[in-house]
Amino acid sequence: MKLPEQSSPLPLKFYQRDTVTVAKDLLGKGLYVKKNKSQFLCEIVEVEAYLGERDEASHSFRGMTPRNRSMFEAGGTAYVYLIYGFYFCVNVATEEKGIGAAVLFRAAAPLSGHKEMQRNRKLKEPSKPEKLLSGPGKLTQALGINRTFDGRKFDLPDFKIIDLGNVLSEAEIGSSPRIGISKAKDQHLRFFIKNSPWLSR
DNA sequence: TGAATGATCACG
DNA sequence: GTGATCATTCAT
Repeated sequence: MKLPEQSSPLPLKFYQRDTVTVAKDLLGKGLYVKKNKSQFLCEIVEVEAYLGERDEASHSFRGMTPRNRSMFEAGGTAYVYLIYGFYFCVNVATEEKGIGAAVLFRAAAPLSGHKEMQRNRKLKEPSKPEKLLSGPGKLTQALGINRTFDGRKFDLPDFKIIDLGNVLSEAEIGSSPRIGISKAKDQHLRFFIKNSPWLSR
């Protein structure tokens, strides 16, 4: 198999489609981050879709602000923000420029760089492997993703999403309301790989 | 269950 | 300027 650092990133066109479609298609894909000498690869297993200004649970609901401007960039742009003063969350903007839609990365399965991920987590006790990337804040912490990644495109040599060759059928994809969200509870916009041991919660 | 911790945004 | 809110996590 081709080394992840040599794999071509998914083209930005991939993200410039319907947000729910992109969210589901991201499951099973590889997120690759290279920082200094550290290389990380993980398989995305859980995401959430945030639909533009018609979605009352989305940061973009009230239009563009300084914080959420990356959401309105063209599909394929990273939107990173600080939550609760502690953790970062990473999204990829979807659809065309001007539409404030994005997909949040919530959980992933580590494929390489476990040791450095563990170190980045800064826990008292080492984390069980299943818990290493099992939440949006954990994922960014382990991979070293911070605000400097905001606005970056997802097709760079050291920051990209690649095809791992996984093919998921619709039956393997589960859905639920989004986590930590009080609004729009009736909409199932969280998507995940059923029975994956790597999910949040 | 609650504490930690800070940016953001709506309001005036 | 102020204050409520927040797409979370860990340890109690």
